[in-house]
Amino acid sequence: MKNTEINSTEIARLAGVSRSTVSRVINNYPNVPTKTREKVMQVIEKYQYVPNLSAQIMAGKRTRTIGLFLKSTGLVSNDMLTNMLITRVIESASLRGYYVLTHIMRTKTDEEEARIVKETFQQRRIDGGIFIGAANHEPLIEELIGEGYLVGIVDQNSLGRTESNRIVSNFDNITGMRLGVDYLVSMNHRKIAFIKGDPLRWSGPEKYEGFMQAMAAHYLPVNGEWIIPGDFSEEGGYRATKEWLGTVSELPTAIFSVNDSVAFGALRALNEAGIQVPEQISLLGFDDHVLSSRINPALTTIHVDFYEMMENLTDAMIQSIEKGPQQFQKFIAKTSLVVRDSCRAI
Amino acid sequence: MKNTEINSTEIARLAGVSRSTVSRVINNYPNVPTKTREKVMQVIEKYQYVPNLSAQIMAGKRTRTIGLFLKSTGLVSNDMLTNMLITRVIESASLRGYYVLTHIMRTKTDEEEARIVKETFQQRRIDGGIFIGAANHEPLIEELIGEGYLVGIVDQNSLGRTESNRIVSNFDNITGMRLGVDYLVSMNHRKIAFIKGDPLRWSGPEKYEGFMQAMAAHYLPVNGEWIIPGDFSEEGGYRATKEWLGTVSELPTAIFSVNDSVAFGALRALNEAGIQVPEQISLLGFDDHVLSSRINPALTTIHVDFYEMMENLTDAMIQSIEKGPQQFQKFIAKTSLVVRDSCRAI
DNA sequence: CTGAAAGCGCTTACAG
DNA sequence: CTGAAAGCGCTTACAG
Repeated sequence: MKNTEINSTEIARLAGVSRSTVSRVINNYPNVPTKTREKVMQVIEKYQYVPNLSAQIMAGKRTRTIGLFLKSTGLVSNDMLTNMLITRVIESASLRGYYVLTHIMRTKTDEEEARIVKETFQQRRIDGGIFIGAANHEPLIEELIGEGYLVGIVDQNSLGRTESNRIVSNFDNITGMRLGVDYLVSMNHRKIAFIKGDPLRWSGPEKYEGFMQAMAAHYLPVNGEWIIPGDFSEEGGYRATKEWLGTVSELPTAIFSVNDSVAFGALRALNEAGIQVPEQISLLGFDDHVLSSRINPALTTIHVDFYEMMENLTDAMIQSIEKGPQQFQKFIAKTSLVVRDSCRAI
Repeated sequence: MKNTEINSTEIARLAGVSRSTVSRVINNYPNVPTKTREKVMQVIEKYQYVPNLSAQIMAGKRTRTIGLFLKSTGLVSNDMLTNMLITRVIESASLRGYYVLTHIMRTKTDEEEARIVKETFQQRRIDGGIFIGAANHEPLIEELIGEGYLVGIVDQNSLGRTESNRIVSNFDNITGMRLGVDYLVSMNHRKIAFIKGDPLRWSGPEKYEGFMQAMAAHYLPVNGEWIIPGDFSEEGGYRATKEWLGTVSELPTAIFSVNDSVAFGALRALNEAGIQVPEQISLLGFDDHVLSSRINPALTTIHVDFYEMMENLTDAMIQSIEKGPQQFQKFIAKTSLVVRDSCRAI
């Protein structure tokens, strides 16, 4: 790359002022007379001068950059939902003139990854960082918050942790589960199975909790045989369902899946076992994945406003960066029922 | 954010050496005796010292950061294919210890956007930049290359432009179009329509060229009525097809669509007009979009190895950054036919 | 092998 | 209102 950009000394010389004044103009200080300001601006524009960011940072300015850290075991680029979340953050930030520095935590050992992430904060590359896919109360994140860095997290239980540099953005799992169970019950289902999610991620246990509450609200028994352990992946949903089908003594009339990816896997396992959805069993998802309307049968599911969720988080982070630490902030994105073709009344 | 990180002066003091020596250790200079190196490393590790990146950049180091610039009119987060390309770059870069600074060019006027992008280079935030979705020979990009910045571009005709700081990654449109036409011809189609793409993007005209060549190779006439103008979007494909259906005097037996998104739109328009695919007309796409295997009928298409395409580009860029300007580099990702259910023999 | 010093390009109290 | 100067935290010739 070239190395011959013009600097503030040169601008100062050309405008016949000091570097101090150039800096005051650049940073929009009030105590510069219009005439001086215009004189300097003309030179700046003529030479298309742009201050060196590193020098500005060294002198104490912000980076106008947000870090985005993805925790993922598999190939992230294959995961449409995560791709969308990433792009959504970038889009929100770009709209506000912020850059996003993205890093995928997948290459190294946990310890080394943690070091790399911490470095990004320590090197002052970023004004704050957003984490997607992290475990609930992940030690690295708690450490960063403890050290005063500004951190945004998705899908975390924040009970009792209300530091001003912690921003949490969740979705309403309890209401979502309630909507789903209510809907199934309204279709006369009472025998309802639940495929659980990753127990380490907050929405895993919370959705389970929501399911239990909703079932209790309808005075419906929960059959232990119908609580299926799982993770959040399509492959996991397939394996869990296949194994479960081999052992279960009586089938439920409906399955509520912790998310849509798992439901896709479950659907495949059910199809392979010759069980028709929704004729023989109803299947309900959670997320409203982009594929859910496209598969056959189109998946009835709980829509999550991920768009709003990431927007809120990114916005709040930028606010905190620009206005200094605010109060602790927590957002809860809405969930709603989307009826398609995978459930039927019995 | 906190402001109390340890610096090299402090490390030097604690290790009983000068800052010069600390720097030599950090940068792995050979002329440091093992004993001194170890002594310094111990202090560095004990205090988890990480050099300030901005200071390093000011002193002439690289940023280990790649810029990623997206040109898009609509909401990028809704475009699954673009999301995948973005994440793919981030993933490749993360694997090599590089960060990716992403910016979406959508918010402002063209002029202002160009300024913001140029700033990113000028501020030395990045060691090089990758552009996705840019027009062929976009002036901003040519300007950046002219000024010596390292630029990677997707889908560009590089004829006669072989600067060492230009890296191009395309896919093989000519072969892809040839494969598609060959396939249709092998199914006895001779009346073949083509929906064209965005004329400003290189793959638009190149695919058209490939189509004409392939038709000529089979001595097939090209009916002007069956060349349909379009862009690269689903909505565009829908509108173009709908309009075309209203005016065309004789239907072809097959439609080759410039990409899969356009084919999805075309399929919708055909369905609405009561024309069955593939019974009444065959439909062939290009890209192998994630949705193509999921729609009904599953779309027969030309698979493009986007994964390889972005990987090559990102890799070559990192090579150029680390080893200095190489020769001009150009990559061409493979294309191959994927047979599904949207074409039939006649 | 190693330290003192210059230099990178800004910002911002400080003094006038 | 504005300039001279200190300071941010590194790296790297230079001299020894």
